[in-house]
Amino acid sequence: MAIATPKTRRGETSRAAILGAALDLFQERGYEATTMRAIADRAGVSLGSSYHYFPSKEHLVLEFYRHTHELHLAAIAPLLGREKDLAVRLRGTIRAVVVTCEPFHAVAGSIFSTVANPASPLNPFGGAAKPLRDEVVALYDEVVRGSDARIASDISEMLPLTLWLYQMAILYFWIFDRSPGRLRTLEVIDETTDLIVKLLGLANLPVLRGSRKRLLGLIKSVVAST
Amino acid sequence: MAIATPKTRRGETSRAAILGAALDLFQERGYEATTMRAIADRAGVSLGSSYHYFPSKEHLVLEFYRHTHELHLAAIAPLLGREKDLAVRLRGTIRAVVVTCEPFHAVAGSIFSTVANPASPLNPFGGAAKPLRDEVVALYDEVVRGSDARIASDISEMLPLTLWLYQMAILYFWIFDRSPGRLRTLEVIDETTDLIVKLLGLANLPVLRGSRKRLLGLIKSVVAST
DNA sequence: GTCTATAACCGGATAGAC
DNA sequence: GTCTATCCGGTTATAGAC
Repeated sequence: MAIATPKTRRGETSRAAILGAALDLFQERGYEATTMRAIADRAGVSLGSSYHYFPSKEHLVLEFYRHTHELHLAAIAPLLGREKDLAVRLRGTIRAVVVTCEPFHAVAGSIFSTVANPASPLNPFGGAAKPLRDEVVALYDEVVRGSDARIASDISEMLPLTLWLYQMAILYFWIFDRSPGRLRTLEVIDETTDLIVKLLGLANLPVLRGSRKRLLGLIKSVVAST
Repeated sequence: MAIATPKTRRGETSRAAILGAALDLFQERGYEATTMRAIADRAGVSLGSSYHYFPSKEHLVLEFYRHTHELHLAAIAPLLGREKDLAVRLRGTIRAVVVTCEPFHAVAGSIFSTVANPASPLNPFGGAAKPLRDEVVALYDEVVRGSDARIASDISEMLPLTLWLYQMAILYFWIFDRSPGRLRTLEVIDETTDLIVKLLGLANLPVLRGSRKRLLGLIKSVVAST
């Protein structure tokens, strides 16, 4: 049920044409309004051929995600290379997510819902999405580790995964955001990243020790059970 | 685009038959495997008639939600009448949610995804779902207000809505839970409700004042923008 | 005006010939 | 690897029945 890898030169061309047509049409018309027939049409292949390369319409979305992830990586590389302050790194990284995804804002809603379905092969918590999920988590690991913030090991162990979750929450908010220039989302990002870094600093307070331990244990056990 | 209200005795019967058939079939076969044709069949009406009462398959889900909400209310009424401790009230209420929904566990995944779509008329943040959402939020208001916990007004103002969100998060976790008797979810509930109450107690600490204020402001502004 | 039914449309997915 | 033909199910159009 995975995405087929073409074996021939001709196959490579077809596959690329289908994917390209899909990405274009998703942006032009949205996910639901884009029919598999229209994708095949624009790619210059038959409907059946599209299904030879992509087992379902949803699988085209996974490629769509990978596409935006790569744009995102490219966008933040300079920042991560130069900046050491955690709050700035985090804010820049999350801001870049929504900026990168902006051209796909109209599509994002229906895609999100498709993907939120636990039965979907593309569910972010599921197996098919694991490679991409691991890449994103690794990115947040770099965001934290490349900073000059000193974070206790029990926290830093769970932090990248938690930040990945946080990124998804921001994206869900962004989907609903109808404000001009998506300013509301940017404000929320600034406020939350700042708050997160502040709370990381407070986590060492003796009064919070107990809650911190329990929260980390909880996150760990939740992650383990999926 | 709302759900039609029958005007005649006969219409009332048909509507009830369709809804009953749908609820049964959702439980027996799941949401996706239940076809509108099968629902109409079991209800003893034609396909066209079903659409006279429910504009779409999704709208049957809204009724499904209302159904479980009423079961939930009935289940916790005794507890809320007798108990004063906030942690116990909250734990009992959330536990009752997953216990009530247990018969629908298999269905819940696909339903959740349908409903997560911001374009869906049933999106919990959207207009069509508002009446039911308000009822659930009101329930959490009662959970808090009926307790002997003394909570600052800036917090208690946002708390019911936040607990509604928390309930949704628990439900999403529960959907993935494959443990016997759904024990994992119950453990997570016990741990999180306890943690929430503990943190509410800590919120008065001077060191946390700033973060508390910012967090509340954030929640309020997020809520206002939807 | 309210309800019911039949027939058709549309788009995702599949079968199977070449 | 590519195609055509077909299935299947949500939805709609519309004509008639109470």
